[in-house]
Parts: sequence; C-alpha cells; structure tokens
Amino acid sequence: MASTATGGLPEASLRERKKATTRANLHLAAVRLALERGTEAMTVEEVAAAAGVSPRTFFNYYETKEDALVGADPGRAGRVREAVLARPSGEPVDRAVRTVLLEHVRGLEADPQLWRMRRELAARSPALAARIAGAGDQLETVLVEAAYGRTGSDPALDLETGLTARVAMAAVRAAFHQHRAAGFVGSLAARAEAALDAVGVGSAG
Amino acid sequence: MASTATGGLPEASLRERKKATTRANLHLAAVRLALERGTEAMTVEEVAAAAGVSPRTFFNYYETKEDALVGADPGRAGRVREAVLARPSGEPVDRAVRTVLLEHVRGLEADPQLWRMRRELAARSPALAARIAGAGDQLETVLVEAAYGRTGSDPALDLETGLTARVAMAAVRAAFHQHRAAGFVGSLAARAEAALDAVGVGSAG
DNA sequence: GTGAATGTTGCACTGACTGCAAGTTGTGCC
DNA sequence: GGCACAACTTGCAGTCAGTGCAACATTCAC
Repeated sequence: MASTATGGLPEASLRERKKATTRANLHLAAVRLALERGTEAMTVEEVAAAAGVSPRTFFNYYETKEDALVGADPGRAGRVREAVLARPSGEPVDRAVRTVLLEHVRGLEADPQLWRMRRELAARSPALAARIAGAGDQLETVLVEAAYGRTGSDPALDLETGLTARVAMAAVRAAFHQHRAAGFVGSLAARAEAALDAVGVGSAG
Repeated sequence: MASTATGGLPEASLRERKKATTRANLHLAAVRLALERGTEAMTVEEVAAAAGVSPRTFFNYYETKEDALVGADPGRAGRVREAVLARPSGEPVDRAVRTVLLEHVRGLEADPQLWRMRRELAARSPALAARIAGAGDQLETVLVEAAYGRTGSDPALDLETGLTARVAMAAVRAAFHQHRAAGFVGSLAARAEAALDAVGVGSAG
C-alpha cells in the first residue's frame, strides 16, 4: 500500500481508511486483471466487480481505466512539492531534489509484488507505458517547480535550477532502463544513486 | 507541413501525397476545433467533417482523437533512429544526438502558426500535455536506443551512453520551459543549444 | 484499359465515461 | 442511543470514442 493517498498512516477516520483500501483494491484488481486478460480486453465492470464495488463507483475513484492501472495518485504532486520544500533551508537544491527523488524511488520498490506487476504491465502495453511516462513528466514538473521555489530565482533567467531537477529525473530514468537491461537484479534505488552521482546531482561530499 | 510522414518531399505517388495531405488536414482541423470549442467538447465527427472525410476514415489515420491533436507520426521513431545512425561514424555519440535533436527542434518551430497553436493547446489541456510528454518519452527512448546502436555497448553495463541521450532530452525540456517562462521570445532551438552547452552534450570544440 | 492493391465509407456494435437523483453509511452532537 | 447532516455508493439513461466487416471507389502497374 505504498502508493495510497494517505500514505498508510494508521490514523485517519473510518471513512478515510475505507476509501484508501477501496482505492488500493481497485488498483490491485486492475493490475491483476490486466496481467491475466490484457489491458484492452479487461473491462471496468470486471475490475469493479473484483474490487467489490459498482462500476459507477469505480469512476468515483479513478477518472479513467488507465488511471486505475497506473494507480494515479492525486495527492502525489503536493506531497513531493512539500517534501522538497521541507528539506533543511541550508541544503543545496540539488541535494534536496536528490533526497526526495531517491525516497520516491524506494517507495516504488517498497511492495515488490506490486512493483513487479507494474513493470510487467508497462512492458506489455505501449499505451500504458506512454501513460506512465506522462506521470513521470508530471513528477519532473513538480520537482522543477519546487526547485525554483527553493532558489526563488526566475525560471526565465535561471536555467540551471530547472536543469538540475530535470537531469536528476533523466538519471533515474536511465537507472531504471539499466536496471531492466540487467534483469532487475539488485535495487533500483542503488542504481539511481549511482546515476545521480554520475551526473553530479547532490552527491555526498 | 513540417510534421507529415513523408517530410514534404515533392516526390511520392499521388496516393501517398493524398494520404499525407489528408493526415495533415485532420491534424490541423483537430487543433483548430480544439482551440475553438475545447478538447473534450470537440467530437471526432466534427473533425472528420472539417477535414472532408467520413468519421470512419478519421480512424484510418489516427488511432485516437488525441493522436490527431498531437499529430502523432508513426514514422518519426524510425526517422530519428536513422538520422542518428546516419551521422558520420567518426562523430562522438553526444555530438550525433545533439545534432539530430536540434534538427528535430527546428522542425517543431518550422511552421510558426502550428507551433503556436500546439503550445496553446498543451497549455490548456492537462490530458494533452501528458500525452505530449508520452511522445517525448518515446523520442527519448529512440534516441537512447540509437545511441547504444552507435556505441555498440551493453545497456546493462554502460550507463553513460543512455545517460547522455537522456540528459540531452532533459536539456531540451528545460529549454522549452525557460522559453515559455520568457514568453516565447526568440527561438527554442537557440535556447536548446545553450542548454545542451550547459550540460556539456556535444558542444562544439 | 484492365485487374490487383489500396483507400473510403456505412453499419452495427462494444465499452468508457458522465450527470442526475435516490438510497446508504459514517460523523458530530446532544 | 438517536438525530441531522455530510459524504459515499449506486442505478439509470445517455453520449461518444473506437473497431470489425463488407461493399464501393480510386490508384497503380503492366
């Protein structure tokens, strides 16, 4: 449940907890069914049934079938932004971005089963891969905004800050593809660290 | 017609030329209507009518409504790959990637009208922006593959090559966003060159 | 000019997605 | 413990994207 909106904190009201589990159940059901029967062949009706809700309710949780497949998380952008801004004020931007990004990567791997299924799905469905890329771009945009938020500089004049955040994302993508090429042995986070070192974004020192 | 599959070459058979213009007409009609009435409100039927074909034919050219809006080009990946591989064999990879990427950027700006409308659309529709990001990712993937094709190295071992291509894409994205922040004055290609210099990808010298 | 490809169209159909209104369940309060 | 409000779920009816198929039209190659 590493990807639910509430972050899995045991607090929150009954209502909130139920919503979080329904959301997670829908995502899981969608991923499982997509792996069983294919992304296109699987219908929303089936996913809803598997998660124990009505088809209409499905759309109360995810705007589209694809959103359910990738486990779209409306709160993610806000949380990432806050995480970057919450880093110690003395910390350099690249270090802040690096830390938050690596934390995010660890979150992806946190549930190995789900992580594996998601990878599998992305590999099988080009449309889904494109969708995930879109989500990655959204993440990149948030990181860039947060980075400029820290420096307070003008995006029209300061290329450097945005470039740092984008290069960091490029490093993580490169790490992922290397990881795949290597048969997913070891941890993505470790590869991502190495890639970030290679591009000189926030290396310890 | 900077974005048509045949690249605007005056040769090709009548059939090919007709297909190319129909394709371009559909894209243009889609973009215009989307700007007029909104991406969602506009229907495929309207777009087809505006381009003078039946709705059924629309789907012979574009798989989805969004594909028509972004002017999806099935041949792009292949052309980019070839362009990278066609660079002089003595040329370093980063230089080859830089050259092809900059050429691609110039192609985007080639038709200022269309370029402006596309920007406008992306700014208005988040769904479309995500789609465009997906297309950007596909371009990145092709560049990476072509880069490895040039070096002949193993993607599982050689991180550097892929990283170079991805950093180059990051630079172009950063350049675009700076361009936007600056109100789109001047040329994107010039900003992209500066950004590529900043990250040290294929700088002259 | 003729036959083979290739492209266009209409038709019928599936399934994603939406607005609305009614029913159900959790929450806060006495 | 029960009441009143808010939030969530559901069914219904409808719109529209997208697809397979078969008939028709156009272009091509010789």
